[in-house]
Amino acid sequence: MKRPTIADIARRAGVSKGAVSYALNGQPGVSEATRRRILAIAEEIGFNPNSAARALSGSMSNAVGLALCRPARTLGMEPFFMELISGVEGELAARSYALTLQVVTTVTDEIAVYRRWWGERRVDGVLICDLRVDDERIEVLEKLQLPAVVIGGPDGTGSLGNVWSDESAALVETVEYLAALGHRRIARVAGLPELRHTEIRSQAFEGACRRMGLAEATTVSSDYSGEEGARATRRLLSSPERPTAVIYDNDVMAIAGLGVAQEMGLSVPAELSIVAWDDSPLCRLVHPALTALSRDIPAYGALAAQRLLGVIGNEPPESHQDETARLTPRGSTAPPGR
Amino acid sequence: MKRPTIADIARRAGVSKGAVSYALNGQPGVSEATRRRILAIAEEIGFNPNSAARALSGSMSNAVGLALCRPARTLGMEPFFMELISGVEGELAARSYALTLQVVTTVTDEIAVYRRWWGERRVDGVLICDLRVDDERIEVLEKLQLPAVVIGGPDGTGSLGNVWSDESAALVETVEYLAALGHRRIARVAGLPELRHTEIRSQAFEGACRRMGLAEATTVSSDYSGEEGARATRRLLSSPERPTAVIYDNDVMAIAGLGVAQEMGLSVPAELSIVAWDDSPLCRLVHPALTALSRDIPAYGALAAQRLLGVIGNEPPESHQDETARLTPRGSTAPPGR
DNA sequence: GATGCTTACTGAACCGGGTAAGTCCTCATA
DNA sequence: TATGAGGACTTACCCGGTTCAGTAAGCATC
Repeated sequence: MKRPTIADIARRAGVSKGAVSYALNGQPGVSEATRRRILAIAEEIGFNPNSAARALSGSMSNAVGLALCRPARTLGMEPFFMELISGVEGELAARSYALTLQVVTTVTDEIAVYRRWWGERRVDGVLICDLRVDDERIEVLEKLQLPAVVIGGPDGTGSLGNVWSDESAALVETVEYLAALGHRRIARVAGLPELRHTEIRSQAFEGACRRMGLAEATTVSSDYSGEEGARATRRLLSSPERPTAVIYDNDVMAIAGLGVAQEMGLSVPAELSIVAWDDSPLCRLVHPALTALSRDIPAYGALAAQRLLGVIGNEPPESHQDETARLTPRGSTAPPGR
Repeated sequence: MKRPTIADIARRAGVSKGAVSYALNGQPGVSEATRRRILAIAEEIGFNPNSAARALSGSMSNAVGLALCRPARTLGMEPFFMELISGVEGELAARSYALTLQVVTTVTDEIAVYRRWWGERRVDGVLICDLRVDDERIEVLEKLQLPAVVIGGPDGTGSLGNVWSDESAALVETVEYLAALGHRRIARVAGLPELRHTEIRSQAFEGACRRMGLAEATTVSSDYSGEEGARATRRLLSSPERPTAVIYDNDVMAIAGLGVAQEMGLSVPAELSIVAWDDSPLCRLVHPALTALSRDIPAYGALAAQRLLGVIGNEPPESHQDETARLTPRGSTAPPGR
């Protein structure tokens, strides 16, 4: 099946290629009558402009890149990314932009992907996930002048635009809530320490515990996987002075933690309170349902995509704050027993 | 920062554009010495061929499309798709193919996306998920002659290649296992009835129950979401002759079912056995860990991608059988109580 | 030394759009 | 009636690769 081109339309309409191009793009240079005729023909024969030809002359690919740097194992588990992607995608589809996805395993590979995309002009811009503490990616992208928006921040994003959420405030709210319930020994199972938002949360956590006069804030590092979350939980619950409440940096680890508590015969929430960061539907499915820090992740992704399209359209990069996660109390938190 | 082109290389090497093209693509027509000189220059200035230009002349975009037709809500939850994507991606990245992703909400939209991709030549081929009972997509893709591989089957895929797994055998094995444990009333919470694999499983389920002389096989339809899984479970467990074992068509619904059982005060596995289809790490995290039908989903995706690249490379379409899901018994299945 | 055959290139067309510059009309105005 | 302005197009070239049809040089053969 031969794909129609503007030359085909031009022939049928009895005009030149140039006229067809003007007509299709809403440019001046053709009469209203001709424009309508051309549009009707295009519609009739099901014309779609060849994206390669358009990219070649217009130097825009109408595609946006997303490189995810996580092992396939944890990637599959985390509802976060899939929700983020669906939000990003919704925004892009509305402007008929495509999303190009690549899964990588190291930051070095990720940077290589950006360089390649840039060289190939395969994408007009990229979204950066998982902002790191000293993030080499920022400088590379600045140097390449590849439009980019960082999902994270607000600091450490260089001259790039970003969207962020106040993680610090959300964590403080959580600690205050647990303290108000009467908890004195609160622990936290954190995500990858090299990620900037882990650091932000850790500082907020320690600060809040200190201010509230709680026992020293125990933070255990992990990698967001259920296995690691379970292991960290076992360690915490086996210590002589075991915590009465644990905050998990994602929902998967929180669910794993709940499983461990049940396996160790601790009743939740009577003997252990659990709070999950990121509230996927999973949190509502387990029993008891998990108290969680909820926010609209598809909307977060949509905002990022929107900002990226802005930067691609030469708007100045901005730092855009998204809503702060709301603490949604459910059955997994209660005053500590005894 | 100006991107280097083959013209830049040609100038520096003192040869024509054509010679550079031959050299870079390993074509005959240049001497070994010249080829090496050209490759060295390309390497030095960090040359990447413009993908649009290449697509325009070579009529290959080096991209593969995947349109996912699920509401964003359930998409985020299902580890299946993310694992599938990471497998697909791994295979594509190895041949430096890009993956273009689009999330749609209806089959009509999905078909429109294929037509657009085809018209725009944005992708060289597509992967089709969630094969339906009377699947309009098949005919459209055959007519467009857009290379495609169906993930599912083995029937109903028309002339398109496909990869599939013997769902029937896996389900029969599960029913036999539960029957051997002593269960007589087994129910099933199924996925969307319009999907072909749901139908296959339903037939296999009824057949197996009949052959084993079990009580009539109750199947409740659902949509793979946790909410629906929970609702279906409540209904099943509230019936006077409640089942002693339930098979769920995905892991999310199984976890929801476990939550409902706990909420209704039924102990798992003593009073209710649970089996999950698709064994994401989630199944191991909850307590008790769920007996599940496991298979390597990234490998399944990789196989599909590999077959698609084959079809794109003009190999004849094949029907390729992947491994059958293995029943992995864990703590959620046991002989029925009493 | 004319003929043929390789080898190693060059030049130009081509893919399918976008767009600046030029042409031809028509109509209003001096 | 000449002049100018604007509208409606056409022409021609550009983007950056690929590829086909030359072409010139080198070598062997008779």
